[in-house]
Amino acid sequence: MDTPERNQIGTPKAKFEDSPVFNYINSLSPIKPVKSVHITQTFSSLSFASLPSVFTSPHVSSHKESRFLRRRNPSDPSKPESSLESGNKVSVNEDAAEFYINAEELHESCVPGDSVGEASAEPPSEHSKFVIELPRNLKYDCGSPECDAATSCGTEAGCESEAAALSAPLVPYAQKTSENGSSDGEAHLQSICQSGQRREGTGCDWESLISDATDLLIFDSPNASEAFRGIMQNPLDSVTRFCNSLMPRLSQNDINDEQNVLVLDTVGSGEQPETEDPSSQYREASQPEDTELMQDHLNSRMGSNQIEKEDQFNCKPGLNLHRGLRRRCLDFETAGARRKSLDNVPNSSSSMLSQSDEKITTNDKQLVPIKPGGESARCILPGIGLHLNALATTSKDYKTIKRENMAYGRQLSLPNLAASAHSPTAGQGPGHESFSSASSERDMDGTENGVQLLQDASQEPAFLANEEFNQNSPKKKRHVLLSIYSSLNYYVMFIFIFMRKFEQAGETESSCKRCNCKKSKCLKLYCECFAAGVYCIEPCSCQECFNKPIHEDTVLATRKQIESRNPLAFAPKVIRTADPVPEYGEESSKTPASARHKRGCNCKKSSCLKKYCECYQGGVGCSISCRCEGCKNAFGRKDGSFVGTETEADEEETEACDKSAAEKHQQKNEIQRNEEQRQDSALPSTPLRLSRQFSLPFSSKNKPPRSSTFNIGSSSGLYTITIQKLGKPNILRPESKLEGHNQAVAEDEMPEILQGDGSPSTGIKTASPNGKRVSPPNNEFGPSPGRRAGRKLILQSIPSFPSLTPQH
DNA sequence: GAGTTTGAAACT
DNA sequence: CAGTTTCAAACTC
Repeated sequence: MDTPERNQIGTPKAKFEDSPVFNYINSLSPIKPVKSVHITQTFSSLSFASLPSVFTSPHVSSHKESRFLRRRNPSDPSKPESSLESGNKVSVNEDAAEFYINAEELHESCVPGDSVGEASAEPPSEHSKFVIELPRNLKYDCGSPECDAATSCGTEAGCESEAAALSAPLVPYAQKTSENGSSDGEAHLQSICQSGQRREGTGCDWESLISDATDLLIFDSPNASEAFRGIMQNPLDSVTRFCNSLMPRLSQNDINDEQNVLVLDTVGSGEQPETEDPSSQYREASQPEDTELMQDHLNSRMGSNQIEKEDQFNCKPGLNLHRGLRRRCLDFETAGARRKSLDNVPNSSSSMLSQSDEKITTNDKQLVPIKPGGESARCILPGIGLHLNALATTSKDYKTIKRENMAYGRQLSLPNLAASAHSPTAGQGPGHESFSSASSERDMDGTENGVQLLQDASQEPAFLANEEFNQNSPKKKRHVLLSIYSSLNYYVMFIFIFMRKFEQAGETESSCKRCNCKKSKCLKLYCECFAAGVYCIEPCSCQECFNKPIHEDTVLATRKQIESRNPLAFAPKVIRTADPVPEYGEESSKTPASARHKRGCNCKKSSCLKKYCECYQGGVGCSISCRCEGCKNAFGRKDGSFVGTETEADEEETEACDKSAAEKHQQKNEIQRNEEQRQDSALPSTPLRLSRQFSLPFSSKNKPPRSSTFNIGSSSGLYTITIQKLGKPNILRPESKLEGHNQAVAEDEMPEILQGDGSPSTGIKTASPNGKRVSPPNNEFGPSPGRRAGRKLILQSIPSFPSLTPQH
């Protein structure tokens, strides 16, 4: 699948692969960049000129106008003040835009000299300012502590620059809250700048500040606190670490488009104050992709109403590519969880959450039927959802899963976001307690998504602006430190952007399935779409297709039926493992066996050299499991000693003649099985939610286009996030909350291992509901670790069917 | 694009 | 569980 978009994605991506941020992303993202190009470019040197190419993809079409571009310059008199007047929180985009823009202005205001020239040297668009902003902040972060010592704060510009960077997050509020014009905001900012100078003039007590920050900013874990301390002391290098402490939770949200919507809508009235910018020059202008990325990222965090608005804006249904062309997958658990969330959310916030949730649902539904929008786009943004089939994992993934698990555990321990944090008055409450509360919650929970951070970043100053700055007050320190903290949102956001893009890049590699079913109604495993866990979409040429959201009930029922027959029916056919599957017997394949077909093929005539062969199709070699005849599988023959010429009869004859060998073989298998069981019990079990969160280790590049490779990812995260929002305590058994037949499936078919607490001691046994052997008999040599994982995962997915709502 | 081949899925 | 049928993808022309 050497599509142009992949090429586009792959090459520039590598430019920052060596950066800490990338490394971090790498560690987080379920998408494993497989094409690594060695380009040693640090994050600080990351030029956004490269970003467009990095993320250039058809779905990031020109129709996606930049929200930033749409933003007017704050100084633009035509800019509506609706964001203030409405009393609602402005959209993240607006905040973000102002955030960056005003940071620039702040810089100018604080540094009347050179910086102005820098900023005004060219009439950049706002997003280009943003482009500038990141390095600046990085510079600030990099230099501040040490630089202070070096320069003794003698360089005014340096200090002011720092102050500007520090104050950047404060500016938006300053502007918004100053009804008397920009003077107040400037004064406010200048005071911050001055305070910054004074701070440095008084000895640049960074250590003390950092210490205070560590104390004031209530981190949810010692790690986060430590990381924050580190980031202040060695910012650039520590950004990753700090984000590391924050990101897992963020990523869970961010991975999900749908869930992201929750955030802003929970606050506002639902009507975004943003008014359509009649001037379209921004849109028409060629936009750097970074802006699109930002927009994409932020849009994903916006309320659905904004998305709808954007749809109107585009006036091109189906071109809302970043969401609309998502191929609806059978990630039913998300819908169920979402629906469930409506019931469980407590009063105060439930209305908001529910509102947003419903918006999400509605929006999602609206977008489900994928209408003409370009096939490529469809492929670019296929189902960002849990393909129920894609449930294998590898031991390699344990790290990630473990990490996520820990993060999640922290989340669960966190208090719910208090309503005050979201309440319109929260941002304006002058009280110190209020501030502390808000900040605390932000620290503890605010990272639940970047929007919240951004939002808060723009709101925190609200407190500050209403307070008199006391130079000696701890509040000032807190303000500064919170500003610093807020500036970290930059990094978080960028990380999210990268993650999203990588995620999308991964999705492009698969999920573009199309069937041609005529008689099966796409409700049998004959249908590739159905088998892959995705709905049929337009490219399909199926007839009488029932595999569509409108027939969700039927689909689920059928699926359930099939799974009742074979719980692994929807599991990936090819299980890849990080570690080579142990070969059993000297005669086994000589080829690397990092993956095996779940059940083995049964080819008779194709010699496993054509895609008729599922092994070959899956890009894996045949194994003992296969019953193929005359195997010549290029990826690895079933039996190296029988390559090609022998027929199965020959093999059987040989085996019959070598009975002792067979017995030996069996013994080996037994030993191996036991060994694997021991290993498995030593490994952390994979909780349900985790299994849904991380994509398979499948590297789609190895797979033929039609193979059943699936991406987990976004929606899976949604599932988890929904649980978070609901505060469901038992993340391991979310299925218990499901209703109706889905629950029946869960309890009836959930293997013991999955119904338990997921403790490692549950072992590797995979039992079918009937107690029958789930795996085909050919697994006599025992499952590989990856296969075991796959079993667990697929079975865990069984109960995830939510109650359905007919799609329209 | 139509027809054939193939092997998995489904059925008995 | 084995044999048969059905089915749709893969393949060929």
